[in-house]
Amino acid sequence: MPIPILLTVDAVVFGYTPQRDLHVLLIQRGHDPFAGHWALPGGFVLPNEHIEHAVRRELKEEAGIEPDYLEQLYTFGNPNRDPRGQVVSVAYYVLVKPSKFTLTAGTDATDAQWWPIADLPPLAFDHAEILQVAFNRLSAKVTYEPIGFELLDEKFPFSHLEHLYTTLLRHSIDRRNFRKKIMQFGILESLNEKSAPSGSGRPAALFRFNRARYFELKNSGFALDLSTPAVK
Amino acid sequence: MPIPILLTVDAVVFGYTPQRDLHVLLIQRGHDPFAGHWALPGGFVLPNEHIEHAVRRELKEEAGIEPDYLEQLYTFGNPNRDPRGQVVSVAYYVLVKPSKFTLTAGTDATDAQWWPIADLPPLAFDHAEILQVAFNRLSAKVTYEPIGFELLDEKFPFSHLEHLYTTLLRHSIDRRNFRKKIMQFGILESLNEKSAPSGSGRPAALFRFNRARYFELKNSGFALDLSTPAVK
DNA sequence: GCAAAAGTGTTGTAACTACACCCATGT
DNA sequence: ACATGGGTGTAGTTACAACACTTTTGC
Repeated sequence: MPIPILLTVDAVVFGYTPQRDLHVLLIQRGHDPFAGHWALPGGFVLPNEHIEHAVRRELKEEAGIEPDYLEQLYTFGNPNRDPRGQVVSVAYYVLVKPSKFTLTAGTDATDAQWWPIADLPPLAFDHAEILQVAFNRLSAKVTYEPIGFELLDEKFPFSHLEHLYTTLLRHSIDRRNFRKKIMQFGILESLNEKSAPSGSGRPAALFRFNRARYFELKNSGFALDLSTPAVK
Repeated sequence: MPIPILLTVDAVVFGYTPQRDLHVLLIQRGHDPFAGHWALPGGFVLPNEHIEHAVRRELKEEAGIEPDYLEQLYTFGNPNRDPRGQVVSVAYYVLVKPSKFTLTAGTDATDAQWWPIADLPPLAFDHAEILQVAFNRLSAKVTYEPIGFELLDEKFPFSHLEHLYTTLLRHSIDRRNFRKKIMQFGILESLNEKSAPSGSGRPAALFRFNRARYFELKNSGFALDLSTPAVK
């Protein structure tokens, strides 16, 4: 005797802003429960809607975002996670280049904003836990798949990549060795452009991720390894 | 306006039988849809039931199995995956030592049986896809976490471990190098016992997985790597 | 004594870590 | 000229891959 259950989706959207820090997209809830609290974007799955479609729809509605990279994270089924009763939520994690979008608050939300991962407000429901799981997954995955590039602009200086990895791996790395390793794979295309000078310092060369080259490598059985030891 | 949706769980239960092959537990369905077809064990989530609890309950009911190792795999939400209408399913994968259980067919099932992974019957719903995802996940995970031991008996000869990895990695491996690698970690405790002679050949020494030692290693920041190159 | 499975060491090579100084630009 | 961030090479060490013969048992 099947009993229908309320099903939602939630998205942990990561963005890496030019100021060089990892951010998460949060929306401020307009209604109860948790009215006024910050929460992950998400909402109920519609009848006959594919769950992945539901996430994309909610992201567009609530924040005006259409992600390139989106992947299922985990399904949270603790019967007490929502004060309204049993609500099971399928969580996704999403990587975007923030420069591609202007955030727009949707109808259900009073606001949509990027929050630095190191300084988050209290979150509604079990969203702090979901975010933690997402961050851990991202940190782990970035060492064996080149998904970090989904967070950077199309063209980026090497230092952005390095700083991103520093943040995700939670330790500093040796610049020379890291660069050598990535260059060896040949998955970075070096452009004949320099970044605009930002304040002072030498302008950096710009690179682009060579997706085609990466898939070649991958299909020929090559395993990427972007982990790097902590520098003392 | 939330609409309730039917929610099920499905389990991909892997077992490694003494005959030395990787098997999956399937049940033969007693009712429509797909009456008579083989399917993954599973069923509907009850009101206010935690989803993980639902899997354990179904496994016990349908096959008499109480697993040690159980982990969420992926949530399948294609609206056409069930002919009865929209049914979202949270899939788990489960590792058991088959020698610990006697299979018992439950009330909904006409039969419960181990099937060799290399020779499966046609499956109900999208269960073939689920099984494929589970197998891929298991194959990947076995290289960086020692979950393979959950499939072996408490005491096992080295050759069982080696054969298991051969099956999961889908290529043969160098026995000497593999053994060296695993022995280096010190996660195998060598017992002063020999396996009973099975037919002909030299009797093998028995080992036990040293869980405590593994957690020590892990907590001191050590990353296991049990991948091994294919032998030419 | 032969078939079948278990057990074991060495050597060359490739990959990694550690490490510090010069360069280009803005102010 | 100085502050800021960008860019680069080498040497010692370690870890891995490749490889084949001997041992113990049953029949």
